[in-house]
Amino acid sequence: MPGTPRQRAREQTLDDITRIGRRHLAEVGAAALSLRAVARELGVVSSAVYRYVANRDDLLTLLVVDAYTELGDAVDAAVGAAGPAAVDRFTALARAVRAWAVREPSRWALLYGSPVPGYAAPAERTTAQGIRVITLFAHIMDDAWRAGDVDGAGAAPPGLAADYQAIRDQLSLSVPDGVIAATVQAWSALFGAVSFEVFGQYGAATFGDPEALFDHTVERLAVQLGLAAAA
Amino acid sequence: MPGTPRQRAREQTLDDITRIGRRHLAEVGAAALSLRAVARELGVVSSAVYRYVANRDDLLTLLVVDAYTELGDAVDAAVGAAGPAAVDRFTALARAVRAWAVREPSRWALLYGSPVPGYAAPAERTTAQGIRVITLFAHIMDDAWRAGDVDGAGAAPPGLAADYQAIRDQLSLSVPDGVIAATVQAWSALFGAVSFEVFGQYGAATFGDPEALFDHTVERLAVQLGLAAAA
DNA sequence: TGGGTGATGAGAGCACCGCTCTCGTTTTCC
DNA sequence: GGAAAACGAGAGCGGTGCTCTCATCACCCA
Repeated sequence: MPGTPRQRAREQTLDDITRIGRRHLAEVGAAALSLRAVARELGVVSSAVYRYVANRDDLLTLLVVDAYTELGDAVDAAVGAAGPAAVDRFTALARAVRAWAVREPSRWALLYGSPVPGYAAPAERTTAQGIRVITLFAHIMDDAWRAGDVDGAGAAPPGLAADYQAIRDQLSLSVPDGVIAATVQAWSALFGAVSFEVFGQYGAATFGDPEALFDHTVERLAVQLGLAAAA
Repeated sequence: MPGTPRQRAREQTLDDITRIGRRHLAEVGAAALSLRAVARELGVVSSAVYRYVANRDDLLTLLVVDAYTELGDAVDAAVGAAGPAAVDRFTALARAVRAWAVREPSRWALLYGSPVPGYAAPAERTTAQGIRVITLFAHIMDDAWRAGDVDGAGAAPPGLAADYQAIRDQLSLSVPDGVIAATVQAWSALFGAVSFEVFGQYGAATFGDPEALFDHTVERLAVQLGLAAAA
């Protein structure tokens, strides 16, 4: 039991705030998340919460990091349990992302939906957890490339070569531009598909089996990434 | 000048409310949109606004329809000005969507971002405008199919055949399941790419020329749709 | 061991929000 | 011309984020 009792109590209270905030977030969404409601449930007057959290945005940041961490853990576990083939690892990653998003729509919205107006998550506190999934995805592609399991890369816009090089440096990758370009596109396509389903944006077109629709999208993305042959 | 003076004044006031709300929405976002602030700018006490708008959600619905209409008009104009080839029409549609989203990020977020908690846009008032872009996209693909300009369709998950048939019926299409499946996927990928850019969700990876990145995505989508040959 | 110090929580209060109700006034319609 | 409907102002309710003050309590060090 490290630290003084007061320090431990402080951490306990911060954990309680995060836990209550997480539940409220899941129930009412980010925009309606109320610091006073959290205080009420904590059994404390609202001003007391400000001893632990600078303001409402700070609480949101806490929950953003919390959500990124949980999503990252879920994806790590799923990919770790998948087979060694790149296509299997990619499929496991995509399905884990979707499963978490469907299970936690409000938290998915907090991470990948429209930004809360006037609130920008401070990069220095969120990026560490926020880049876990894309980093894992990039390394799945990088491993596949070095193993010769990914088909020849497609073209990449030459004007973005410097940006691709920055990505390669930052993530210690060895894949060529074409693979990075394909990965970036698959990345946004994957998250678009998940958000479309979670946010109910397919409009009047309802799909009886959204999981089958998603799996089909993942199959096509695997082909486009050069990880699998066309069916 | 049809209608009584009072009726015309009412429509004028409703237009003013929409116009002011549109500006506030662009400036502070949907979650922070305040009916009282609109009333202040209108030069009227807050309760007076309730003579024209049932509640805050009703004002949001007004702005949703307004945004869908403007987006639909912009896309229609762009596609109308494009050449007859399907790939050109699709490219024009995609670029027009992105251009509008970049120009109007808050309104894009209102339409395609995370739903405002507790608010679901009433379908009977929004779908008419909301389905314009996807309808146009579907008909571009349908025209291309009937003209023989789209390559053989890929596979489609058989479990979704009924859903594809419903879409075909609703939009009066003649394309096979594979083309519908590809269109749906391109649709969500397109909106994922736009949202990633507008919401700044590429993370640490910044792109110096986001338009070039988007154009490359559109080129790849055109290939995947069978509208163009691989570069 | 005891006192100074800093952390803590309660409470009051400010400005804002959505929304409701009442009450004169004005316009419309029969 | 009078009844009815529409309208805008105003007061008010309960909620929000956030600040400030004040009493209390635990901690640390002389």
